[in-house]
Amino acid sequence: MTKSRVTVVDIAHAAGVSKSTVSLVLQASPLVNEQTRAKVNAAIRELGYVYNRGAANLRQTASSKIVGIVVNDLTNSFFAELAVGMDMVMQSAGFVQFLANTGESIDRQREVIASMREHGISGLIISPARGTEAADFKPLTASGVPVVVVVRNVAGAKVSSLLSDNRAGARAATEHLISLGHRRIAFLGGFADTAVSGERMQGYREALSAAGLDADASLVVNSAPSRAGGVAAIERAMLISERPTAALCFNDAVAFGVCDGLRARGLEPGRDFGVVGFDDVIEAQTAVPALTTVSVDPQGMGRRAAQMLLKQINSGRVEAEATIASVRLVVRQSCGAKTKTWDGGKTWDGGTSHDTAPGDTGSDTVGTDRRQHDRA
Amino acid sequence: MTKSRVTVVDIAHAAGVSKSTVSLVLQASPLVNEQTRAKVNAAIRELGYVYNRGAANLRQTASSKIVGIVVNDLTNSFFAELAVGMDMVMQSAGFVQFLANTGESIDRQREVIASMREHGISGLIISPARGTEAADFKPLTASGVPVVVVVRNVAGAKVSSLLSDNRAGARAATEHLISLGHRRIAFLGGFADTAVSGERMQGYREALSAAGLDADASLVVNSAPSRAGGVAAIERAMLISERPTAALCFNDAVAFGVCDGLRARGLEPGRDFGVVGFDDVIEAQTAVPALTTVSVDPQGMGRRAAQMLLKQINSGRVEAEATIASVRLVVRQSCGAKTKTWDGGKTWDGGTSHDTAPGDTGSDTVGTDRRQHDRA
DNA sequence: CTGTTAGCGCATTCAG
DNA sequence: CTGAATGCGCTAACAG
Repeated sequence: MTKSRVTVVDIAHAAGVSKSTVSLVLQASPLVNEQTRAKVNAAIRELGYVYNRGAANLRQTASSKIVGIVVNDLTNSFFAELAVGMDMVMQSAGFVQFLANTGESIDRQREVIASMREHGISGLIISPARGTEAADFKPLTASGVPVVVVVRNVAGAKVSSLLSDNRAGARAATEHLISLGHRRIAFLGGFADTAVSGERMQGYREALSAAGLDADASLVVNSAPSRAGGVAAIERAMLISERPTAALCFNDAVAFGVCDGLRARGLEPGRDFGVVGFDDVIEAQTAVPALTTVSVDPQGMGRRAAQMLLKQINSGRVEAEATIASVRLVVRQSCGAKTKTWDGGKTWDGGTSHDTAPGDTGSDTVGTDRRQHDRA
Repeated sequence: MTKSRVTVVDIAHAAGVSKSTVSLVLQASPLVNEQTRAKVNAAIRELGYVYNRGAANLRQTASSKIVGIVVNDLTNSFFAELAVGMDMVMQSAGFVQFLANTGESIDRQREVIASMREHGISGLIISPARGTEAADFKPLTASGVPVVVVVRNVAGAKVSSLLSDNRAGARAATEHLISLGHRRIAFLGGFADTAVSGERMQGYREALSAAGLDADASLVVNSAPSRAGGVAAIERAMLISERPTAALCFNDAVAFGVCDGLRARGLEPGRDFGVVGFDDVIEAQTAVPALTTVSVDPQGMGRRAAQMLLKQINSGRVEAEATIASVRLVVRQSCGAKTKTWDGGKTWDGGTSHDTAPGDTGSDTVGTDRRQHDRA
């Protein structure tokens, strides 16, 4: 049953024309007679012809319409949302994407990048595994393949990057807790050795010192950026001699875990203990008034990254521009006191507009979109 | 800077041999002199040569080492886990995967399948969008491309499928709630028109009638299979004249929403109201004793589906075998009474072993793995 | 063991 | 408007 592939010559033969005529029909060229076109199309349908992009891409002028997407942890909803955002714009641009999950393994990452290269991707978006170095992208960029790095910065890499304003977000969130009267605010979850964690911690410390509070090191509790990690972190935090009354969580997974842990002790998050989570994917998943969050809008970020990449692919020019996306502080009623007002609905350039639920949710965009151009 | 691609002839020239010798080296053929091999490899490294799979696949005997993966909602953690499982085995088998998210859009699905076909995928795994018909796979299977359908069955399609035992799982879960003394048990979430929902509902009804309880239609509350949907569902369920005391939730997202809704009314899930969720991804994400769940182990299912596909690709024979994967009922302490014991750690064939947290969690495998062979 | 030759399916001149 | 010729990078026969 394995039919041998039907090719242009087959349908050319069936339609009684030559292969190049068929080729012209395939590209919707106006240079071909209407009748002929109809005959050719009929033959195509009849024989079940499928265009072979592999062959087409072989021609030197062709660009592959394939991009690579590499993600460090698809299990984390944040990155899944990110991938969905990318998928959206890639699909509408007629691209298809290789997606690979590295699970933080730098070896896997190297393998998949190599593999994608062999398959002729014309661009790459990557949320790099921990420990990724600038050299890892060198082969790509050297052969003119644009690369966009998202979420985590890679020092010294001459590639475009799209990061979120972690420092400003953490600072705003911490200030929010302070404004509610909290004085002992913990920072829970994440590992100290990552850049993202470092930036968020910095914003947290800035807010504390600006308010004249001293940053007690014991208030910082590292843990895995997962729900289980959040449980562990809040449990350790509750053992601190002078207990915190609120926490900034590295992650929304951590925030969920913290809520679990609080409830296990009979405390209601938001009412008895202030909780703010980062990396908001909750917003999209639930209408429940829950935690206050610092939303980086992963899906929007994905769309934006994809657009950055497409721009470079289409222009044929690879850039190395770092852009820092602003984040939004989304305050929900459960955190008690205050409701900030929504700033008017900022949307990503070219993206679809982002709905914000009206009513008891308000948000503030914090940080500014800024770009810094590096040149070789 | 856009260097023109370096090809086999270039390195053949540099190494002072012919292209076919280079080709032999690339395939690690033993037919080539050790010295020559070294020279060739040196030239490869030197000139930064990258293998061009597009060209290689052009040869008629070649198989592309590319598979397609189509998912209906990557935003749902269940499907993200599923994709991760597939990714694992595909990567280790040296395949790269096109991943596309359809978001339940059947048009998008058609587009991406067509696109993948043009790119020469040698197999497809798909969790079909609602409304997918057997005819949608016809072009693939007709050209000898194996297809594995997961999660949702597509009636009449001559493809392999891997489904979970929804009926048995729902029945076991319901029986569990009954054994805890519940008499009014609601079925919350999901849409009545989907096959998956229908199967789960059937199991639910079976358990009720086996226990001599009548299946009050008002106890079934449909809603979106999301967290927000769960909130809505429990709110409607609480308006029923004779209130339920427990619920079987279509989804774990729904289950989470139900918990949100219960807490909003001051009820603690598990203690004041029995909650069982389906589609367990929670297990992997948290160590918190939470709901009782019916776990279909999405990641393991993904691995298994990938193995099924690879088998067909490698054997060159496309099959149409339906296999129903058994599910596990995971009972956690918070559901109150009873703790069942773990059956010994069933693992998927060839998969890595699945850790089960010891301690306060027990589980039972329900349903049996069964296969039914369809032949054309 | 190594070199020669001939396509794979398609797009692109260049002539009719 | 259409047909014949050429090459993309690689592999598979077949000779040396």
